[in-house]
Amino acid sequence: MLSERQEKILKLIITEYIKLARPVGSNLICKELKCSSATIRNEMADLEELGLLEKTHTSSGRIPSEKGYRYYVDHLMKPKELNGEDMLKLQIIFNNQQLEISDYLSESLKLISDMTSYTSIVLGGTSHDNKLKEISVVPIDSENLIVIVVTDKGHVENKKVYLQNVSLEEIKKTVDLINDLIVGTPIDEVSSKLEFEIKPIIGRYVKEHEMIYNTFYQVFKEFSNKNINVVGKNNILKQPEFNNIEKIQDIFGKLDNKEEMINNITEENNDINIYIGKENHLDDDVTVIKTKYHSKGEEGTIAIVGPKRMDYDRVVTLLEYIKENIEK
Amino acid sequence: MLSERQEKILKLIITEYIKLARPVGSNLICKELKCSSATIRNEMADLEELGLLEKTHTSSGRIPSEKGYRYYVDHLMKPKELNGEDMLKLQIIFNNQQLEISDYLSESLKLISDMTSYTSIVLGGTSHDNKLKEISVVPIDSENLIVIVVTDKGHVENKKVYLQNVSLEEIKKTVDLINDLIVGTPIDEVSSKLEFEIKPIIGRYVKEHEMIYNTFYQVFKEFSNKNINVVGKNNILKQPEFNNIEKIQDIFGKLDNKEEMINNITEENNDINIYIGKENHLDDDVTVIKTKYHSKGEEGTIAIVGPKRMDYDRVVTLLEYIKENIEK
DNA sequence: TATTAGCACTTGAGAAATATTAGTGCTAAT
DNA sequence: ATTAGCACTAATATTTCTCAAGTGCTAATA
Repeated sequence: MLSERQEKILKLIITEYIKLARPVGSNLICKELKCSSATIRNEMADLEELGLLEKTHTSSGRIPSEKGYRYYVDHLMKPKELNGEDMLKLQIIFNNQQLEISDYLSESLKLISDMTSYTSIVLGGTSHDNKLKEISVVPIDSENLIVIVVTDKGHVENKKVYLQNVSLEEIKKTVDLINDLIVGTPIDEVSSKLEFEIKPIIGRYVKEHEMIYNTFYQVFKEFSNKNINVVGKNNILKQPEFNNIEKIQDIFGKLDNKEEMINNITEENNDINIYIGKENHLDDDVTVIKTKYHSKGEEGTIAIVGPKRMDYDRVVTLLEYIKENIEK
Repeated sequence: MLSERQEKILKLIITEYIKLARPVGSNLICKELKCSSATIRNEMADLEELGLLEKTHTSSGRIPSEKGYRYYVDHLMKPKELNGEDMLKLQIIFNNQQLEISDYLSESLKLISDMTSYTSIVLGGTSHDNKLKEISVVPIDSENLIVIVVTDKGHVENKKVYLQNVSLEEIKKTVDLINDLIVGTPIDEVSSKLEFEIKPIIGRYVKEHEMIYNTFYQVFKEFSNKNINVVGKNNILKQPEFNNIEKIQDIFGKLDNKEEMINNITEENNDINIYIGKENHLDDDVTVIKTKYHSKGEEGTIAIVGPKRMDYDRVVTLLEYIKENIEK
């Protein structure tokens, strides 16, 4: 258990380090607390002993360790009011009645990225929530047509397909069958329903059924039911901790890898969750703050990625505010 | 006019510099040509006088100037055969009969980016070529519906809109009117046709016409008829000339600016065009090699962006090959 | 017992001194 | 026209030195 003074010191070191990005020495601290630098040094040595602080070299000031940040976010950080200016800018977005959820999310997170110089991520709803609403086809010319799939959440996916020697009539028959029989099926189950319920029927009634079946099967298989949106990636270039090219290559590579990101970022917990350094699966040098959101049956994850030396209070408050506004 | 030997020297310096990325000295050259380094030095001084070469400092070897590169691509570079391995990989993509043009383009340019470590760009067709093919709506719930717009090239755009207190019937009436009256109109003229041909009619026959009209007007206004796809942006991080963060911020910023890119990259000429340094509108430190493609009435631009010290022969050959395959 | 003044010590960062190296241009000889 | 030879230049790397910022430890103090 830390003494009150130790907590004060730890907190000061962390907030100073977040501000200035360089090791904090005992002199700076002793100006804030009423005691000598020697006392602070003793305390700092103890805090280092406990694994909460680190040195960059023998005679440097202290920087927080991951454990130190963890202690800070768990015990020392107190919920802050959203700063007036930030709130005002966000309100402008949320006051617009016209937008759909994905727009509120991407616009507000774009704003957060701009304000904080961190990177933000919106991860769209999971497949099981999307049910097939309607499928339609638009012929483009004699051999090409567009297949359009709409889900009950309003997600639309389309694909141009090439079908030679197949009459439009037969295709329309199939479309009608699909619309009659499997509308309402969760998207991730459509493929199998298609195989076991539609295939046998069109096998009897539809000419060229093999080709048509394959086409639709393909369309649904490719239906990407998770979608990811990374905003403000270039902000990473502004952070002093990421000032070498290899590190940037590394992180950009990870952020661009959709599948990995979906696996690593998806959050199942409704709180604002903080993953510091090794605690996240993205990169040891970053912190990820994220939360799951629900809105009109749609759900997904919003996340902010920044250096471990991140403005935790501000980001948490901002995310809370967005979550709150999105969910009502 | 350059002498034969001068051309040989210039060519050698450029190809060596492209390979090694550091200034080329007279010793390296005189191993290739049968004469002493002093002779080469005299020639090099002349070439510098002519503005074809530069020095990085008084006693450094030479690097090509932009004018030097220009002379190289105009006079010294001779058309090369596509290297067997490159061709094989590209063939795999083009042998696939199933894809649509945009897929061939994005896949082959992705491959080129991987092979060359440059960045590539596909710029989709211009608006005037896209004509309205069909518009349809899918209601999601009582207040939300999806508007889907399909063009004759098979481009699909959709938007979720919020319409309170408007009956679906009235909306369908409007959709039918649009499909009857303005199908076939180039997308960039739809807005005005909507205003002058549709608005007056629905004003008479449709209830809530104000709201409905505005909705559709909005949808078409937002229809993005040019689309841009930047592939392999992270490759820029691999180029030694872009090894400082500010430069990277700068270039990434430009590449992310859709509108600026569309303006700067769109190519109207059917040849393979090379824009070195100041010749392009993107950045003084890069070369852009690009060409316009046509395929089944669709047209657009494909471009490769790399350092001025780019492997010109290879990129030109690759682009020619892709253009050829796309256009048949 | 907790705090503090004092001091020796460590390290990184920056500046200045130095050597090395890869190149040049110019001159004079071939 | 070509080339050997040499003085010269600038970047780069290495070393040395100084400075500032900080530490840990000891002994004195409240």
